[in-house]
Amino acid sequence: MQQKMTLKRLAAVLGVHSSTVGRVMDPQTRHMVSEEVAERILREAALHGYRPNKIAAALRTRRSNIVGVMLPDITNPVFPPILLGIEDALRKQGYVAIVANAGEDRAQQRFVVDQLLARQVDALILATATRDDAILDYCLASGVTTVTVNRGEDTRRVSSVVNDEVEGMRLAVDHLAQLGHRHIVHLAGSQDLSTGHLRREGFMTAMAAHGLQEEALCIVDCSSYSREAGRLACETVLARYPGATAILAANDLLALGCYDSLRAHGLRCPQDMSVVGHNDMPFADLVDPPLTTIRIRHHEMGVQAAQLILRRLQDDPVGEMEIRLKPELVLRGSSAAPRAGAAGLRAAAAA
Amino acid sequence: MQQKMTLKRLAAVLGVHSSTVGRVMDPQTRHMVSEEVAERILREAALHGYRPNKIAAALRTRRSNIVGVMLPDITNPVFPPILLGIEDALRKQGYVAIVANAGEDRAQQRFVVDQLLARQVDALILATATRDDAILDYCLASGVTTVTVNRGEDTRRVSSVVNDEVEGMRLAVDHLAQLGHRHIVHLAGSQDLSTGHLRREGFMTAMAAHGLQEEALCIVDCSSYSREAGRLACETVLARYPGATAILAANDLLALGCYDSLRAHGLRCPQDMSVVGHNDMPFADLVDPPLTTIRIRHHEMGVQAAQLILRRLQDDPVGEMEIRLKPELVLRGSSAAPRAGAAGLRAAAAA
DNA sequence: CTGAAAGCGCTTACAG
DNA sequence: CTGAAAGCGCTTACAG
Repeated sequence: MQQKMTLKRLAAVLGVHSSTVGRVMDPQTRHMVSEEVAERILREAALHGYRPNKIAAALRTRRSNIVGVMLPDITNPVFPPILLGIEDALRKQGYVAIVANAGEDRAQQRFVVDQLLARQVDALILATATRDDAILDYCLASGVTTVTVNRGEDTRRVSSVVNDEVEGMRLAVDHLAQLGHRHIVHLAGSQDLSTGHLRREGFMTAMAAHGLQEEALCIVDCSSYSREAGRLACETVLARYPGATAILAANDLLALGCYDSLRAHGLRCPQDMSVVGHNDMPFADLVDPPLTTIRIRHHEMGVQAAQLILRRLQDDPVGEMEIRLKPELVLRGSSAAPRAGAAGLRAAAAA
Repeated sequence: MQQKMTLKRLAAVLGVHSSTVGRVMDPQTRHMVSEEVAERILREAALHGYRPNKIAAALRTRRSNIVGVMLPDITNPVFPPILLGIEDALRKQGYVAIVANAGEDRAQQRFVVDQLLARQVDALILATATRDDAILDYCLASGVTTVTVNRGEDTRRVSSVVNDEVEGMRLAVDHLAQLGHRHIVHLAGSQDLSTGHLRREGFMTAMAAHGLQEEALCIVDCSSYSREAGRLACETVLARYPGATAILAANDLLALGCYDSLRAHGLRCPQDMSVVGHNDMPFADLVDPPLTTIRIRHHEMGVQAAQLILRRLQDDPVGEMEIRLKPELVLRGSSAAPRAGAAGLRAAAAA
């Protein structure tokens, strides 16, 4: 490997000034240089495999063209498509993403944000937001453009791109009610997250719309969006609500946990209990039975979040906004009409 | 937001020289400054929320502390845990990753590598390698430290961290042979990829070890690691190898495609056909039937790849090497002893 | 122990 | 159309 090629060295080789070379390297300013000279420079640059140093440019222009993305956990299957959407949109404008998995721990998240800011990211996309998020305050105080994705926060201080959670729950409740279910239990996610909170609200609203609110609303709170939490919650459902014929989980993993619990009790899905999930994560169609769920447009969420950021960075005066994408019901095998007396039989067995 | 704090401005506020402040900000050089002064500087820095500009430092030191990671597709479930492993290891040393999904297209990959190099990444981790990879030549020519992960390449010009594919196939064939299967068909992945190639080789070796190589080896090539390719390949198996009692797929998605095909033919797994996958991707235990497969330690692969890179960057003279992690057989419900005459019945039905 | 200065590789306002 | 120069915010060899 010979000496690293730079603007200055390239200029020396060609006998022109480095600023002339610089103008040619940027398509925006190329027209300032005579075609003849530009061509000569371009040819020589290609010959040496010259690649402008974007770090130097970033220092000079104070624009890194890097967007920081903070995720709780990339192995959660909702995030890869969001990330892909973000990247697709960023790349079109010459930006790249630095991705950081920060978990749900606040101290760790703060450390990660500090790292990203020290690296001079032009903007931040947070997939970690809670309804009342101290980290967000920290980001805002630092002055970076920030957008949340997947989850929103209550005070609406920043723009967010989210799923319409209330609509998703309406679709699910409508579906179950249409099948004839009257006694539906909701497995609720963390109430600190907009997703958990709004899905719970959406459940209550939709149940009321069907006149199913009279009986005390049946809701079991889950400690996390995990299969194990779903299994435990389903145990609670079976013990506490013997009349239940359907479970509407706030998340697919919770729904899959219900499968585990039902199987352990020798109960069949959907004959003995309908189960509906939320997210339509990959392979939700391959589990047994294939999971009826609410499809969320994660890729599009990423694209929208990145576009919001890019417009802001290009001084397009976009105000704060919440972009709410419409979800879709995906009918599969885990939901069916309640069997006459299914719940009753279960209750008898439990007694 | 007040004016951005810099070393120089901080120094001016304190009435010291900026180089003194600089020395204090770096724990490595802090000892060069008197404790009293250092403390005063640290206090003032904290007061202003001063955060050293790493882009400026990177330009000066010619070390960005950024590692570029090129993936074919983050939504393929093998990559998130690899990425998590990479990030975990990098973070411990103050590095971050720029992740780029480049697909399998060579031109696109080259574009992505150019982007990463222009951003002065200190090293590159490629999860996109093919057995004969032109992009790798390109990376080497540029002089960046490069390591491949998950996939290796034939010439061994760079270090790689991979799964022991031959061993994985041995485990799978041993398992099926022990169950009594004699007629096992392998669904092979792309022979341009080390994974596809070595699993095929491993299959042949393991079959020979069981004395099952006499009959022409039964292998169906698949165009990609996808569920649809698996479905098509299974159709071929059913048509071409009526005596087959087990399918050993080079990848879990291929195995799940077999499920689709078997179901369409009214065949049961494992009673009519055993199916074994490869990867143990998330939720492989939740499909119907739960998939017997080979577990690959993806997270560890990421950690090892990053550590190799970090040692190189710290001028530890690590030579080129191939790190091969041992896989593990995960027994689940998709494999069982062949039913006496199962294949024969199928053959009769097909006739 | 502290300061003064050079320079990493660009961009860009200012001259001519 | 081209050049000369300043400066982005650090690090570090050199003085004292």
